[in-house]
Amino acid sequence: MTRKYWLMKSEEDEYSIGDLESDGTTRWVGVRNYEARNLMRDEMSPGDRILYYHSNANPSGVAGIAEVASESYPDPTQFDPDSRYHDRKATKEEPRWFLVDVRFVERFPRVVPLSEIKAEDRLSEMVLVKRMRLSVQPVRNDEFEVVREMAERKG
DNA sequence: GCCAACGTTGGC
DNA sequence: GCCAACGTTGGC
Repeated sequence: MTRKYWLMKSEEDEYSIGDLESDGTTRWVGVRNYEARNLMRDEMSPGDRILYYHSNANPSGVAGIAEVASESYPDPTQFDPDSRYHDRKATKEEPRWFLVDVRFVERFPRVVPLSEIKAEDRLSEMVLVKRMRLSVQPVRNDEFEVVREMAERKG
């Protein structure tokens, strides 16, 4: 099996890596962007590794590692009228939004801030650096390893 | 809290 | 199918 690598963003005060550590596994609810959905629905497999990124944080950056813990399935919040993620155009017969379960793997000894990622030559092609506003994105194997190394070093 | 970037919606 | 208006993301 060839493991793939991803980066997933979560607002730190919404659902942090500490929350994931407590929960062990969580449903990645609420993604409402088609490109991000397609990656979860079509490309992710259990065991794939995830850089866990804190957005809207001080500083924003990669806080640890998680892994894909399920096949994709419809996001149940799209059917729930009381949910902030409700989508009135989604039906159970034709769901619009898919997700995967995500499992905690490790918390980095320090957050690798976005500023350092932007400054690192070997990460200049990262989707995180080149594109804004994509909360689920592919990461290359070598990029994953570089970020992990940076977490072990001092800033 | 501001606001630029940019994805989505919906009128035509 | 274009594109203006709108809403959201997310750094700062």
